[in-house]
Amino acid sequence: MRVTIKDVSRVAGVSIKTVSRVLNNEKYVGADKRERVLAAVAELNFRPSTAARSLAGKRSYQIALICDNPSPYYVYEMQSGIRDRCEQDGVRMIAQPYDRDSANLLTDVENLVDATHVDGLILTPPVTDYPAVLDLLARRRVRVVRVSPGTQLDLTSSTFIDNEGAAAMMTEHLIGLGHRRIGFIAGHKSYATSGQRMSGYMRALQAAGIELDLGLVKQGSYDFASGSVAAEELLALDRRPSAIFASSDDMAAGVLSVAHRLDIRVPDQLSVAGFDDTSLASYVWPPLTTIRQPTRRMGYVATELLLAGEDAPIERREIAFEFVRRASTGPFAG
Amino acid sequence: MRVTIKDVSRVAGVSIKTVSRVLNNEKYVGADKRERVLAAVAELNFRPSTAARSLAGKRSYQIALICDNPSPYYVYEMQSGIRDRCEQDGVRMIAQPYDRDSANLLTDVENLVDATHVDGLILTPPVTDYPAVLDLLARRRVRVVRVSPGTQLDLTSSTFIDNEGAAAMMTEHLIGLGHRRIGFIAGHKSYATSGQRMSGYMRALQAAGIELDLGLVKQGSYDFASGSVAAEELLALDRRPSAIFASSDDMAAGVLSVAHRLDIRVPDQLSVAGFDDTSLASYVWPPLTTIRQPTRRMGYVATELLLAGEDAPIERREIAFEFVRRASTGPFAG
DNA sequence: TTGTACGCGTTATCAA
DNA sequence: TTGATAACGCGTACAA
Repeated sequence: MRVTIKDVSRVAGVSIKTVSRVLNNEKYVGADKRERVLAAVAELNFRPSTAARSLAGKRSYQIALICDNPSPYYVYEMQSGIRDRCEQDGVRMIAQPYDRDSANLLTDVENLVDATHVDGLILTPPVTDYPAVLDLLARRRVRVVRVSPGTQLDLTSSTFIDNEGAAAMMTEHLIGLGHRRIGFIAGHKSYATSGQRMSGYMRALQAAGIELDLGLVKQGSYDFASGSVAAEELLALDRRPSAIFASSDDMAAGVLSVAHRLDIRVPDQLSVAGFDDTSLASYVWPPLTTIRQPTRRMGYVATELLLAGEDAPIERREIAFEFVRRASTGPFAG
Repeated sequence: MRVTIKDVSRVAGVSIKTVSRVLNNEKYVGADKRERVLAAVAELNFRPSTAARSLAGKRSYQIALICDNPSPYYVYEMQSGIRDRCEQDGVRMIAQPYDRDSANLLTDVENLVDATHVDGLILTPPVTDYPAVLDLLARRRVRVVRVSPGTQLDLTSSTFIDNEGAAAMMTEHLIGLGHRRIGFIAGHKSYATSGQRMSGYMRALQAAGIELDLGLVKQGSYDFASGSVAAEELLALDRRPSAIFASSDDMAAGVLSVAHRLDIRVPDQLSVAGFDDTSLASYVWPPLTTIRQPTRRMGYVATELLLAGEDAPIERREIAFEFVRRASTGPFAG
């Protein structure tokens, strides 16, 4: 048999409503009664039914993560951050799968919202910028916090890192080592972060008076395989780059493996830099300089913003990234 | 405003109960009425409230995954498999974090069960074998399916691979290549799979008449770092092994990186074999022979068993693993 | 500061 | 084969 508020109220010798008040930390409860209620709750091991709460009240104590990032590390870190924060508030996380290209995406999200009454949603790239989804959620007045959005920045609260600044810093670093021909591998097209990172690369080149050579820029898609392919092309050039900056560490790993196969020594003959620093790659190849994206923290803060409540102001929270230089990164290194 | 069954019933011109019947695929509904209800549901875009359903009925349409595996790949694959199957039944997955060593684990799980009314739980190692948790869930009559259990196999339904057989096969493979001194790196102590894999290693040695040398067996904990440490020790031996079999691919990656640093060529001077085949390692180092554990499928099938319902018989479902030989694995290779 | 009565949206019971 | 009506366990509105 399930223990209900009724049972608690009987044991504590107070009304149902008083128990409810204690549970929800409302004002106007006598210290003595509060005491008795708490004791009864502990004694009976009472835990309120989420279903009943969300049916009767305004909150469901559930939030959902809409995430279809192809990188397991990213997903794992994001979920971990979210759950860390959820735990503090006794909220549960529903992990909602979706198919990036699914025609059902809208239906799925609407389904989720209606069926679960979630208190809010966290969106990650690339869905974080899908206009149709944003529209839908705005219409339905669902609280949303977005991670790394690229458009409509003032629409909802969000967390982000300065992708452009970080990429510029990395590029400057490479330039500082003496590199002039720096290859760049862009991320997945549908991620706003890809463009931001590439902007940083271009900005730094320009600031250093280095002409942008589009032959040194390749399209990738954030994963190992695309990094390998891009590296093949870059390293087969007549005048091959002396450094390659990949927009993700998985792609950087691809670069390193190709370099290894071609007997190009890293970092002596080729500097390699990456972004994200979450996968095994960084352990495996120490001579890889990366920008570490604090994915877990982004999830944590996003959750915090989400749980802040209905009328909390829209806030854009920037999370600090970390520049991780594990070893010398090139032939020009001091 | 939320669309309710009431609205549907009004539009369809039938009673609330009839709508409910159609929704739940119950018998005794006239074809014409069913038709009208379905039309009304589509027209109004009606989606039943999970909260109300779980409050009134016996099902909550939610299951939870209790998972604290340190490998992001494992977690990701497991979740993906579960969600794939959930989607078919319109069920949601709650991803429940837990701290392996937490004193609160029991409380957390009980909390989850009481608060969410989940229809069932999926347990992965190491919690899949925690007696206290199993006891609790049995007492509470919660439906449970376990992944890779090591004890009390008949207590609940479960999915598993033949870890012992796979490890034996891999060891035989190495022996077949001519190796006699084969190092072994065991997995995390609290995982039953660790022992199973080690048994397979020992069985194969014995079958081949090779004496077990405990100096060649090191304790690991499934992750990259522990693999590196173990490899350091194994490769520093006076008579170092000509092959190393690591119980996970992350550990195998550690072995490979150490070998690389020590200028020991793989596979020419050292054969390396791994288990799991989920991480980046296999992409990065082709000369790594592995057992591929179909984690996603294990999650999928576990979910299927879970959703089979209250009175479904207890079933142990074995999932086939895959032997992945990417390249020659040693100096003795034909 | 406390308690009563009602409603949330669905399934279950039982009568028609 | 259908439909009233009573739960389910909690928050809300309002009265005391």
